Amino acid sequence: MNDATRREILELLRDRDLTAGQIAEQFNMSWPSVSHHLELLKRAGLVVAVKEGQYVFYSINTTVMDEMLKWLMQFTKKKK
Amino acid sequence: MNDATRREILELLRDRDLTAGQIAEQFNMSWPSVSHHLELLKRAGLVVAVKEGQYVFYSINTTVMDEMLKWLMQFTKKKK
DNA sequence: ATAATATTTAGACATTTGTCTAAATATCTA
DNA sequence: TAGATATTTAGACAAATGTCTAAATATTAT
Repeated sequence: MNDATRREILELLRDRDLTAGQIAEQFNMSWPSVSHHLELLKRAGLVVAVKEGQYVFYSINTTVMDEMLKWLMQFTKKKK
Repeated sequence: MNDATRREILELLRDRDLTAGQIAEQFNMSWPSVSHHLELLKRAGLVVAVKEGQYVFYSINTTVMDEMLKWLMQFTKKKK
């Protein structure tokens, strides 16, 4: 999530689930590179991949996002 | 912020500002390593360093934290 | 069974992290 | 000015990222 490409992927998935191809074509980058970013997001638990026929649909796992949000809130709550 | 050490540093700084040394002694790690993490946090705009005499005080920059929080909220708001 | 489509894996290579020890720099104190 | 204290810089090295091209795998359609 340090990475701009990965953040953008998450933004794309915010509205609707997408196939690997639909995601990849948004970027000016080779498909294997995008696939690699998807792999990292998957490993981090931020997205889920589901194979449907020859397509692979990706969607956001909000659970992990919510945890990050909760962690971050520690810092704003305590406005000091 | 991927890194556990850096997250822990931020948690330490949540309550009070600390010197580099006070931070470093919390970790089972060489001081230069901690210094390196502080450098990365500084570069990311997450902390601010202020030199006072021979000490360097570190504090959190909540601005960047707030931006991250705002970004993350995009995802929970739209509960789908 | 073969060809076409969708996606990932493999292998390469440069950059960034994460860690260390040793040395340098800056400040305070005697 | 010398010595002590606080912190960073330098240089090394392994692991993780970020990117590519070429090849492999899986699924669908002919």
